[in-house]
Amino acid sequence: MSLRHAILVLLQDQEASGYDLAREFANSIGLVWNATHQQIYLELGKLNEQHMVSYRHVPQEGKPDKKLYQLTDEGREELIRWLKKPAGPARIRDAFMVKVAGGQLADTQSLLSELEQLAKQRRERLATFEALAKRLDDEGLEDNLYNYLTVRRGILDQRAWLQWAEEVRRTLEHASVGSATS
Amino acid sequence: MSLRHAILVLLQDQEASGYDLAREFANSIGLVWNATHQQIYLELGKLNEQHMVSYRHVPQEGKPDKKLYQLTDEGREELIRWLKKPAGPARIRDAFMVKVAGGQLADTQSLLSELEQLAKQRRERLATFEALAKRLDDEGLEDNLYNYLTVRRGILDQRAWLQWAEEVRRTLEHASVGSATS
DNA sequence: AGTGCTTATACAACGGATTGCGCAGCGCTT
DNA sequence: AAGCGCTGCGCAATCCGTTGTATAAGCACT
Repeated sequence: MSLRHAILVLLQDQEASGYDLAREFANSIGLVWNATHQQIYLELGKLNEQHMVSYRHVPQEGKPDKKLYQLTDEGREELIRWLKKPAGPARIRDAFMVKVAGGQLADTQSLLSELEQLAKQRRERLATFEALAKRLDDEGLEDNLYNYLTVRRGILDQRAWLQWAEEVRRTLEHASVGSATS
Repeated sequence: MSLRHAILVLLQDQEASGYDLAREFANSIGLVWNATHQQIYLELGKLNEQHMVSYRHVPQEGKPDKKLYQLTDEGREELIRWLKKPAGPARIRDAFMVKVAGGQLADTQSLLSELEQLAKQRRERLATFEALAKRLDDEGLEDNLYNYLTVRRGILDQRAWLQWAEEVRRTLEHASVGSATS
């Protein structure tokens, strides 16, 4: 129940529109907590009603107007309160891993091609994160410490996944060669 | 929407009761897809109505009776159909990571102690998985290939997390020493 | 004797999350 | 000129998931 807190964390650094937040959820924070735009707009509405955030209306030309949200003092206090409580357990829903576990009934070739496709995404993400980590490092870690640590988590996660993917690729290719010759 | 498929995958190997499945979700598969017993019993009921699984009633002494579920042909076909479709994106909800991202407002000491607590759990899991991987290896990988690969994922994931935790610990301890002396 | 854990299943209520739909205009490609 | 994609916001229905409660018996501990 803490999409709200993820939003508050993002607004801590800078004011942002719902659309901005949706994009951030698609990238960085999305690795750790994902949400769609509907969810975000709804939650921003609730947070506003509860005076955790406030917004100013920004008219734009050529684009639809937007609402730039920022944390209120009350929002910051709520965030601090939440940070003190122990975090709930992490929940994951990784359909691809379920497919691997059920791999006996699957077609090895299509599993491998899906693996390769996911690996490509992970490699791209890894490159993005490494560039970002470097930028944060250059700017001075003191000011960006927690962002940096979050990005580091992303990097190590991508690397571990890619290493595993390589193992899987080797294993399944050998296995399919083996069964083809037997 | 594929708790159902995770259940079908588990029933592929052996018949099991709802309780058995709940335990498996708490261990192995839980890393990849989590579910509580209420969810599982409900889903088993639906799967039974749709003739994807069947069960036989097993009376027990000293314990409540149980229902041992197994895959039907229809269930197996449904699983194969699902395995052919590309998997949906993985979803995660990791509240602790959100806390790290918002770490500026948090108390460093309590963050570190929570980190240490989580690290302990991960170390235990790592040991369990490594023992399991060894056992599967000894039994012969051919028969356990997909289980083995799933467990390998678990191992690499734990290691990556622990490595990150070590980085965080060092960084935050230095930072707090640094700020204490400034 | 009371407390709490384990095995085993299940319903009900609520709140969170996903999916589908809708509006609106700009800019780019085909 | 039509179609697609991006920026931007939002409602409604339904589905998924969590939490609470219930039952029932044995075992271990205090």
